[in-house]
Amino acid sequence: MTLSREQVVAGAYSVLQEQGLGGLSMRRVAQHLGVQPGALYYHVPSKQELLAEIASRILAGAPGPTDDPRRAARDLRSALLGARDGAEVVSFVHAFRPDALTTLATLPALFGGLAPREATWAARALVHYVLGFVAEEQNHAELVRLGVLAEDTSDADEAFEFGIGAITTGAAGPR
Amino acid sequence: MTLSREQVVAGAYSVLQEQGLGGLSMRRVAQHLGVQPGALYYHVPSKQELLAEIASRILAGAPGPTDDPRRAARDLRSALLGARDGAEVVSFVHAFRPDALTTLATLPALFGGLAPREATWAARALVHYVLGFVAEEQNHAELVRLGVLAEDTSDADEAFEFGIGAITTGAAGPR
DNA sequence: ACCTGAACACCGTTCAAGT
DNA sequence: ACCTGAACACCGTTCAAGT
Repeated sequence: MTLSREQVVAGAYSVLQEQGLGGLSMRRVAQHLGVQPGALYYHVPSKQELLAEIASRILAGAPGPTDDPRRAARDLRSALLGARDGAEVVSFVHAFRPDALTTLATLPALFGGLAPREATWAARALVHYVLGFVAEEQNHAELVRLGVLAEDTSDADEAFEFGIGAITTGAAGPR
Repeated sequence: MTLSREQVVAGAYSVLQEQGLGGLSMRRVAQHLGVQPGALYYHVPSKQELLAEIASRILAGAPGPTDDPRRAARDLRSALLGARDGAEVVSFVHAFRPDALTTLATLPALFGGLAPREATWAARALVHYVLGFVAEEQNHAELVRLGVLAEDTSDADEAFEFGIGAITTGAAGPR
């Protein structure tokens, strides 16, 4: 029953759920797996690579098959909300290794009415918005959980919808 | 010539320019000032607080006086580009202490044609876009600087303009 | 009041040595 | 091949003791 890469990733994922991104250290993953920290490096080259693996799992299957950018944005949001600090993890990986997030590369194709470079700009705007929105959303939820912020019945869904509506129609229409 | 809060912030700012956010540690700031790490805590309560101070300096005077959301977005971008890793620093502070960035709180007023809550949604979309866009822009520049990415003559200005155009007109018009 | 010295409780990563 | 033990070079923060 020797360790595998799968188990390391799974262990890291569950530490993420329990402790959040701030509590996700290689040493804690090792502890969670009952192994010494050095052992992880036999299966994974670095913490960054491990996070990239986790990020692509968070986004696995999102967006689903669709040709509607709004639906794609909603899929992305649900996927991010599915993991603790999901948006923060994906943003981090998106920053230093954008190519690891293959699922995001498909977005420009959804802006069929636009010239190619405009379609990539529209997709980037949408991704920045979704990542920023959900990061703020999850961060806020965390602060509420810690009691440092009051529970506010924010219209998160409505606010999110407003933003993707603005970006998608604004990108398509005249500016 | 005893140390002051100003000097600590200034020291941190210049470490930021020289080393980037990843190299900005309390110990390095202390070293830069020729002092022991513990001395900093007499003038600043924590690293987070220090970063908040830096972030508000990065945004100082941005956006300038204007009633055009597009112009405000451009001002924000220039201000962020004015400091190494500026977008990353401001994003970080925006996440855990949004109230420290008073300048961003004025943005909803620029969407005069909208109902109040829609104006705040529009402002949030714009901020997420600007922060995400510039963070990617600066990160990319950094990777080029390190030689890990090829120098690409990207139409950054044009791409940025496309995004703010989409968001502002999309927010104003029918969705 | 302000700073030093030294510690506490952590990090990511490497690598000889064991099995 | 896979893991341990132990180290290296770091962190942020605290706090007695000095001046």
